[in-house]
Amino acid sequence: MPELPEVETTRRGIEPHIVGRTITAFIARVAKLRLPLPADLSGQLVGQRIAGITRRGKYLLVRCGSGTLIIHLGMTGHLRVVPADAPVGPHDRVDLALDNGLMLRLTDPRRFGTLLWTAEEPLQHPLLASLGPEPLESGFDGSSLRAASRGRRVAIKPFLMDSRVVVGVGNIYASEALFRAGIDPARPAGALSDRECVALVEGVRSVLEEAIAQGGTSLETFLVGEERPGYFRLRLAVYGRAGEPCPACGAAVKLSRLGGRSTYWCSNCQG
DNA sequence: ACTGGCTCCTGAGGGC
DNA sequence: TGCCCTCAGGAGCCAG
Repeated sequence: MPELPEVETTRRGIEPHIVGRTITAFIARVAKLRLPLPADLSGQLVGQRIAGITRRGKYLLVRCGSGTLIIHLGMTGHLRVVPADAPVGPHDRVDLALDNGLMLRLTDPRRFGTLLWTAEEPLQHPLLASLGPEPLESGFDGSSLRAASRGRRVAIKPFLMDSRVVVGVGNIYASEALFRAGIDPARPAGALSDRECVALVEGVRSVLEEAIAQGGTSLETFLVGEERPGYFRLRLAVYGRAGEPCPACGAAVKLSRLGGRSTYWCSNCQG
């Protein structure tokens, strides 16, 4: 489910409901997600006041008084704010009860999500320390992408999805960004010209910004008592549209595999 | 240092 | 209806 826009939309959605609240209970219904849950997470969290929630790549950082809860949603995780007496579904894995009668609930069918606790600076955590630049910040630009890709023979699409290169670009938006930039996803990363690197950065930025502006492409509501948010889904140009006409030229959208992941592209527009 | 492949887990959908 | 296969928006880890 989540790529960067969905994670950011989740952050914005839950922020007003949890910041400033005190954690009154921690309930885990599984012993592990992708990794074992930290030992005594309940002891760490209960009684803590939530000072803020920030994002680094696809990681959410829930800042508490004595440490930080780090949350990654994996492929199928989502976070919502629900009433304290909300019924428990089969994939509801973790609840953080708050002192305002609400709970922050992690639902994750495939359990590919991750929960970590650190008392240190979370950006120094081993899983976060080597992350690349944020795609919407100034550290990600044509020249940095150019420099990172020199000598690399791996295809540009899996390269773009490598979180050491740039964070937050998953399988959907990698295909979409390459389409916007007019670049064949199978091209070796090191073969991109300066101009193509600039175009690809712009493709990544524009598609992520549009997706964030529309509230993510696949988000369910976080708001208590509210049904679905009224956003429009971002129209995806090529992802999931194999065989359909390319929105730019009308040729059939192609489907191939790169790095084991489905890749959608237009062989006419993307050279 | 790179690269490709495997892995965690559950559910949906297609073919027979 | 049931069984088996493939695939699914992530990403850490490990051989070669």
